[in-house]
Amino acid sequence: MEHDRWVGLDLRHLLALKAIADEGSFGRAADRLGYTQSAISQQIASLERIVGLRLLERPGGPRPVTLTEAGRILLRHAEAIEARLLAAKADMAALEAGDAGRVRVGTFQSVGAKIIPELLRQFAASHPGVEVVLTESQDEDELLAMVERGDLDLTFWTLPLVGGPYEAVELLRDPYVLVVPADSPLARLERPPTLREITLHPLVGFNQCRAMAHVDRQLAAAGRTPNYVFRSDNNGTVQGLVGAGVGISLSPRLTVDEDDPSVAIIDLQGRLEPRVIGLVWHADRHFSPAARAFVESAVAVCSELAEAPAAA
Amino acid sequence: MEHDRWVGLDLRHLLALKAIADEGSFGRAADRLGYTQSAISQQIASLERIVGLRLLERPGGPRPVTLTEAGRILLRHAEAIEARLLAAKADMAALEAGDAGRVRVGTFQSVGAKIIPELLRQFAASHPGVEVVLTESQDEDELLAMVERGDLDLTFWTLPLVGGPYEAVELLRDPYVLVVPADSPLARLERPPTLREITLHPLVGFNQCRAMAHVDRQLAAAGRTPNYVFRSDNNGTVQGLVGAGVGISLSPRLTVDEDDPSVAIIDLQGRLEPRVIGLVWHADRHFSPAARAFVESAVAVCSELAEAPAAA
DNA sequence: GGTTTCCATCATGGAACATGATCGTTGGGT
DNA sequence: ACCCAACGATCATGTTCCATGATGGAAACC
Repeated sequence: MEHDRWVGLDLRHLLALKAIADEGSFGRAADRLGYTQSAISQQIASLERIVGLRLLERPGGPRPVTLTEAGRILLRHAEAIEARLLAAKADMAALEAGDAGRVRVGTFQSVGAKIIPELLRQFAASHPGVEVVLTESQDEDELLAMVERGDLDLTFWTLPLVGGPYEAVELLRDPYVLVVPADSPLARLERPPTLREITLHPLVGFNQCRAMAHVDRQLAAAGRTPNYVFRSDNNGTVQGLVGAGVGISLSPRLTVDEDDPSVAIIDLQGRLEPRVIGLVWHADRHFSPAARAFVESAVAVCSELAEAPAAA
Repeated sequence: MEHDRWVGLDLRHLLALKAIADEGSFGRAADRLGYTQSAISQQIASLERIVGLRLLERPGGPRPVTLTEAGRILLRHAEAIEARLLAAKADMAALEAGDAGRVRVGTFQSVGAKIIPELLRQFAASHPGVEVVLTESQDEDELLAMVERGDLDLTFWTLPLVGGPYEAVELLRDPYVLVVPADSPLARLERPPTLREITLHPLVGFNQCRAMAHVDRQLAAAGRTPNYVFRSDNNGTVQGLVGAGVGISLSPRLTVDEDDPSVAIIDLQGRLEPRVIGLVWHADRHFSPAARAFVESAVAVCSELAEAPAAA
């Protein structure tokens, strides 16, 4: 391959293109990047000279700059390169911080209660040199954003995966159960109640939680509109409210306390699709041995959990 | 995100890292890239200053330079970025050449005979503005290399796909048939002959062809060693040799001339896995509307072909 | 037609870079 | 033990490239 003009290409060129595409103006792009308008103008001129094609359409006057066909195509590559560069930066930062023996993992409440303790116990025993840093959040999307930024190496996640530069592994399927007051007539049925029977009762649920959205989506698809009388972010609160007779609750099995005598737990036997819990990581980032080991441990622990789902 | 020292990163830095990793020496890397050793040394120093980590282990003396852990990780990102950059370059070159209405497609003989004519006819009729440039090669790997370099937009390919930055779509499954002389006793059997019965006869086959390798692999897996008495690159030659009684042939159905009275064609009815023909393209490159249309036409034509496989 | 909002262009000062020479280090050959 | 070859780091230097600030020209809005 010839040593052509492409070696003169600079990252600033690509960042400038992206900034202009976002802002629609050389001047605003310059402000955002901390350059002068003249500098941006020259950078783009240089970039166009390198690729040999006009990348931006300057209509003149106060009208916004638009991308040409070539500009759009190049911009997609530029964004991919920038993303890869950010991944590299995150990897270097992790290495600089001495992360060879550290895994930063994102969790959320319903996974924290049952999976994490056993997983950490086994992982610590089998990998004593690895430090695990947990970050718990109410908002799964925030966890994913942290993975994207490189602030986390892994995060638990309710599958399926949304689009993005991610890879995932499925850990376990967690079926939904119906939690009712211990003296509820629903608890004495021979068969699991139908969705219709369930939605006739007032419901207690969670806030802003992907598992709950999953339930609501399925109810809506079945033509049922749930009647929520209370929402909380805390599993114990939800279960306490059910025990107190405020309502009933559709909860993932892993989130319920099966030893609570004030409630009865009813297997829905497939009336609702189970939620699928997995681990997600950034596809472009370096997969450290410590992270790999953590994923393997998680898979092992969860397959144990799945085989003995209702251990007292 | 802060405007940190990473904006000073230059592609030459990454290319230098890659060159050193390949060559094991600053000096040879400098030669390859057309710089002086001093320049390379300073580039690496600058790169290490940017990332804040030592990337190369210099043992001193004539021993080769090796990558550190950080260097290895960064190198993988650098290679991904370089690959993406090459894809961008290919896209720009294609655009510069006025490829908006052009598709460059790689083919090989066995696909050229039956699929291509009907496909081109239909495609030309439905997309009159698009020019199709065909490149035929005996060697499928060469076609794939051309896709990788950006010399082709699409290529036919015998699936499964090997590793690499490719995407593919399956077009059709082409079963193998046994081609025997018209007066062969094999042609009078009630059932298709077994692999054992086949390999007792001398075989005529193709040279360096993935479809043939596919057959040999399956025969080997079944513990049969084929006895090739002749190989040719030309379908007509192979079939002519069979007709002349030189041997029998295992050929994909699409490659045989069913009107040849000197041979009989025997359906193997699943004794061999069919070869799968698909279209492959570069995952990172821009997918032009013309290329997309070509893929769609190919899928349509091939599904017609699959439904009427033995049209006289 | 004046005004505003753009981008392109120009000359200039400064930073970054490649060069060529030199030095320190290491390992192998004699 | 010695010398030599191979190698990377460093230094001073000349050049190239880039960002700056000011100016000019084009298009739309009032």
